[in-house]
Amino acid sequence: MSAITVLLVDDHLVVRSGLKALLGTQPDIDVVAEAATGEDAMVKAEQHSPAVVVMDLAMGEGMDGIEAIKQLRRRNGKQAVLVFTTYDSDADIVRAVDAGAMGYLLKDAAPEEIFAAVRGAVQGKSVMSAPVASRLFQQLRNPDEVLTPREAELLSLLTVGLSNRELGRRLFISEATVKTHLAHIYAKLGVETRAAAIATAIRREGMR
Amino acid sequence: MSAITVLLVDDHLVVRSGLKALLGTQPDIDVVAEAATGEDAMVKAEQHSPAVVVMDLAMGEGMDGIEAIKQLRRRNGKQAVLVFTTYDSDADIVRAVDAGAMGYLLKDAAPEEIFAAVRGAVQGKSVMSAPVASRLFQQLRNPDEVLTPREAELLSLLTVGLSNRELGRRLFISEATVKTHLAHIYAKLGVETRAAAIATAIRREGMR
DNA sequence: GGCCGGATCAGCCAAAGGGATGAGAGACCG
DNA sequence: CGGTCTCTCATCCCTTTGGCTGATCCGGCC
Repeated sequence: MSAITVLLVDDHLVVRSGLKALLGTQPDIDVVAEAATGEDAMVKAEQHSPAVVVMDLAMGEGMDGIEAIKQLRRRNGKQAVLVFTTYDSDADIVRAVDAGAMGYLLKDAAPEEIFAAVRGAVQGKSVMSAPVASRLFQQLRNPDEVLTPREAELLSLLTVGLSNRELGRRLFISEATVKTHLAHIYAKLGVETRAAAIATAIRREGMR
Repeated sequence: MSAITVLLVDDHLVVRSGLKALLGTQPDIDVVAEAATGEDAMVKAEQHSPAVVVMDLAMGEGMDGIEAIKQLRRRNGKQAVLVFTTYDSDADIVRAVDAGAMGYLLKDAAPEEIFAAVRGAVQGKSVMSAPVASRLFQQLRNPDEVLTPREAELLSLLTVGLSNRELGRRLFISEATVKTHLAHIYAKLGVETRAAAIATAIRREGMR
């Protein structure tokens, strides 16, 4: 039987190299190409039509991982995309799943976990690391804690250090509305001050 | 002639595996051991007495990289420590160099750069990635922008979202003093609000 | 000894932020 | 159609923050 063909996408050579070494130990898995950027990933996917694409989300300049996933799925729905990243931020997970990712692994995952995810992906099975799954699960249980699109937008601007007045100007809404949104955000994040909100946003929500 | 012995320390198996694969291509470099935690690194260093220790700074639970460097240098000054990490935060660089690191590489470094750093380290030569060097250089040019120890301490507490009153209580100083420190910090970071200070602290100074 | 930088504190004032409450417009859904 | 959600705005009130100025103490340093 033929091996599962894999395309690795990660801006760090070391990580690609490590993944290749690990996956190389498995006879039924075959790394056929690598890419360091989202753009490059498109080209390589076209050339090799891999069964599985293992992709990092954070990728320096240019196209980010989420965008890359979307484009891949638009062009060729048959390729299964596995996210392989360092952080388990709520926002990233949701966005990746939304974009069509088949699985979500963290970089400290055990080799067996990675192998299983690759094999599962070609069979349409979705595999995710335990911490990731528990986060998704928690969001399902407490939908009240999920930010609305507008709130998320505001929060992301908040993390660059804008004042309420500036936030209002940026979003074309009154300062009063900004304060209302903020109050809701604070409640959902479980914080009481703007400072704490920024801290949790950058750290937990991965808004960097 | 005998090969340069290397100990790899990184909490991510993939990264260790990648480094091992890369360094393995060089006949004069020999990876003799790996460790996933700072504690483990101490044990392995003791057992193998490697010439060079390649170490990540961020390491999940327990001892962090900086602490590990300090202890290594205290126990056996002959081992050269190379920092190999994802971020080039000002604070981390200074702390690592302070702790006695011989070089500072970023994870997106080219293989040749890594090889050169390892070889240089055994000869007492210090090698660092370009972005890292330029940051250090910039600090030398503008010493006015370097935070004092007390200011850095305050800033790090600031990023968890404390109020001035709380900061004062934590540091056993009056609220007035907190405000003075903050004013200095704002000036040095080039920001005007606490929110922006937190944002830059977490992102640029790497206080996560 | 005089000078300087770091750390500490105080008081004052204007600006910004945060809590509470109420309320209207539009979208979506059963 | 009525309920629910999201987004929008307003007002009142109190707390917190930020800007400014000036001051003391201590440890190095020339």
